[in-house]
Amino acid sequence: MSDERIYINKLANYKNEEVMIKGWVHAHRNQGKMVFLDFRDVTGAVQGIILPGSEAIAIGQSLKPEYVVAVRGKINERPEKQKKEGILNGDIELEVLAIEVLNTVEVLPFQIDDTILVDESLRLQYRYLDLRSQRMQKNIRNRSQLLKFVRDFLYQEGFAEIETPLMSAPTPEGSRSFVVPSRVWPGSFFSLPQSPQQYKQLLMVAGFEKYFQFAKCMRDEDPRGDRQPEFTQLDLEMSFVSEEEIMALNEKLLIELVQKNYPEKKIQQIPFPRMSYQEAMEKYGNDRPDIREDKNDPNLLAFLWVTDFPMFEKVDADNVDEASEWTYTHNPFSRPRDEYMKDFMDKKNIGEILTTQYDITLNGFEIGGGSLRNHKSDALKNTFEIMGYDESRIESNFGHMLKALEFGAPPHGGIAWGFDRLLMVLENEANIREVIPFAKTSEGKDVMMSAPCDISEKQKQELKISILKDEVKDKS
RNA sequence: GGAGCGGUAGUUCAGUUGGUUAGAACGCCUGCCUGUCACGCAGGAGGUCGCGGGUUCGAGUCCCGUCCGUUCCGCCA
Repeated sequence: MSDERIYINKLANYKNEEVMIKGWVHAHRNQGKMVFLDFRDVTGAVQGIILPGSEAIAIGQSLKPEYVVAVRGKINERPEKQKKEGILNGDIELEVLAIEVLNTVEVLPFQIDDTILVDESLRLQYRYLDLRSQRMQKNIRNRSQLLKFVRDFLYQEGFAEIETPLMSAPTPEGSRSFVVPSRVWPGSFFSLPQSPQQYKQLLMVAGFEKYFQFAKCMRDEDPRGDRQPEFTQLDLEMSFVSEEEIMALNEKLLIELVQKNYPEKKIQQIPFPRMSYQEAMEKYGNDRPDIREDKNDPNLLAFLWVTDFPMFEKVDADNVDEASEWTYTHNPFSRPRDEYMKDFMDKKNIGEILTTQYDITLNGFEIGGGSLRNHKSDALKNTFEIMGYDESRIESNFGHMLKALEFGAPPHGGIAWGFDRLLMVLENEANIREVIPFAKTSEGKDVMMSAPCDISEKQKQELKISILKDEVKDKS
């Protein structure tokens, strides 16, 4: 026989032959004179049997779950009474001839079966074990499959996948950003992106016309069950398009994604229904209504477009820092709907102006949102003026964008999906951490790597950073 | 920043009105077991009751503080 390793899901092709498998001990049933061992690799599991009198009996008895082994054995048909229908290798078993232990196991911090029941900080601390569980394997593999599906679809549609920087300048708008101190420029900081918004618009100015990216985004806000400080967006942007064209493309992608990858699921309504922001707020009290007809059906998916958002809203009275009574509702780069463009430019009836913003919701979760953008410099500048920014603030914060729009920027628009959140709903998980390989806790910590953490004095000196000791949390 | 819930064996949990030596299941260790498949059976080891302080003759249990986890609000182009 050869020493070539055979994957467990291919063993049925080797009946009455000797093979070598490699993987983990999944279960161990010691009968005394004979031993049953379930072996598992990335492709599946198979039952091994060590027959009475076998030379492998002693080592077989000493194995424990999660030992890593290389096993030589012969593939036999199972005795008729022992055959199991409908499961991989249910009709065969591996007659173990020799076992090499490649690694052993200490007492595990938890058993690798229903890890959903285990305390979550333990699961996150030993994520590499948690990920061995069947449920997490399924979630992360399906995640991988969806990444590929979306990529294939968008490449087919003529999109270019383009990466944008993680180290950039802070956007003074929107969510709080994580910052990275610069060593070369002490006292200066990079900012991690809350979204690639500006870069993707600049790619439209650059003439790429159809861009997408699976973009890591970071927001320094308190996490929630459906929110992590670091997450993945499917970010896309297109030039020379209407709202309808962007929505149609995304709708097609979502429908195919569900039908090809989750055939057991049913989409409640195709084409996806639409609802105005006003109707959503009046009927459901929020802007991401759950319109499922049967909320107990785990396979029912109710997509809904929410549109007709107001472009501006009044600033909270207690937010004394604001220069104006108005702020944008979603995105300062959004373009108003055509029929409001005149009022917008005239700064009239500001509260009445509706934007081109469209959100896609699923079963009560906002899984994406986008808009057409103001592609003319004076229009974008007008947004900041309505928000009460003075000339120098506009210039210093957004001068580069206003400038870019002066050099032949095409009309453009796009959307970004909360990829993790979409996956959470598709996998029927109650929590976004269940679909993120290495998630952070609800206090935003990585308990496996112990991050964030202190850095060395040398590093602080290089960065010219000193810590205000009184402000540091006592972690004793 | 605020509110709720939780923290007891490796894990998941129980623990009565504050009262003797803190229990169960799974896991772990030892032994037995020739068709098991969540194998079974018998025995055993394993505890800073998150941490600190207080009340009390006596605290897992009551009080204060703190740390950690989680959910929600605030926050989240």
